[in-house]
Amino acid sequence: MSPPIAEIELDEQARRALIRDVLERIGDKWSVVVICQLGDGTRRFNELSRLSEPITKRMLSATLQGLERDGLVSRTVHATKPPRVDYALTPRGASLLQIVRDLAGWAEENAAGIVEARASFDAK
Amino acid sequence: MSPPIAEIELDEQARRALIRDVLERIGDKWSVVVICQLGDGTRRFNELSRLSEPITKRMLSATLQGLERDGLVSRTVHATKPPRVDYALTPRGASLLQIVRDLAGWAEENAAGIVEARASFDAK
DNA sequence: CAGAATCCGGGTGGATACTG
DNA sequence: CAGTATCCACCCGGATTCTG
Repeated sequence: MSPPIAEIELDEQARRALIRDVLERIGDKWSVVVICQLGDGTRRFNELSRLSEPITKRMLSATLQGLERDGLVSRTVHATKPPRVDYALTPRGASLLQIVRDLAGWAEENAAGIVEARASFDAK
Repeated sequence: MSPPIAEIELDEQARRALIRDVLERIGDKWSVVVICQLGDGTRRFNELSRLSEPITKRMLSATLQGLERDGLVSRTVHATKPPRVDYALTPRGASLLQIVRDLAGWAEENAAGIVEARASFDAK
């Protein structure tokens, strides 16, 4: 017995809602940049701050917390003086790295064409 | 002669700004869903509307216009009665399809783990 | 060094109603 | 069928200031 149409569609919607929910994390303004930077290895807070310019500390902090909450990034505090905090990709974060790099690569390759397409579209 | 540091960093920032600018289109709420649907072939407006539930017509229209502006989707109007409009991926849109599918696949595979990670993170 | 707290303007996107 | 128009609540993200 197959479930009624309505039920299938509800499941489909719930599934897509979940996917969109997950993708919204990497859809925000800075996650892709930070993930790419961490793809090269462990980094400290101010190091990431410089590498990800012109991000602000507030947004870097928020981005890292979001990524940590989703289990994509690990945060390690060293009780030294001055304090030192290391960020790195978790295995799950690393599993996303290649896709994110592909995305960034695609964006770079197509940037010029897209800028041109926008200009031509806006001309009408 | 290599350019001064400041100049290199400005170029790097400009390059990243461009990439982020391009990625913001697919970072919005509905583009990934719509691109995935169009990945299966040409679709009409109301067809996309149903397939992408619970999107509203307003957001579907806005999403399609954004994708068309960037040259990722083509729009073809048939002067029939009632009117009929076909949407399809352009070659550039198709070049993005595999990455978007990878992204959606990753999101689906990791959704459960991420929900769990969030719950455990929020417990603190 | 590594953040947190506060303020706030602009834009995203939902609901609803209307149109050719 | 394929949209547009209007209104508006929400929240993202920048600037600034403060802290252990």
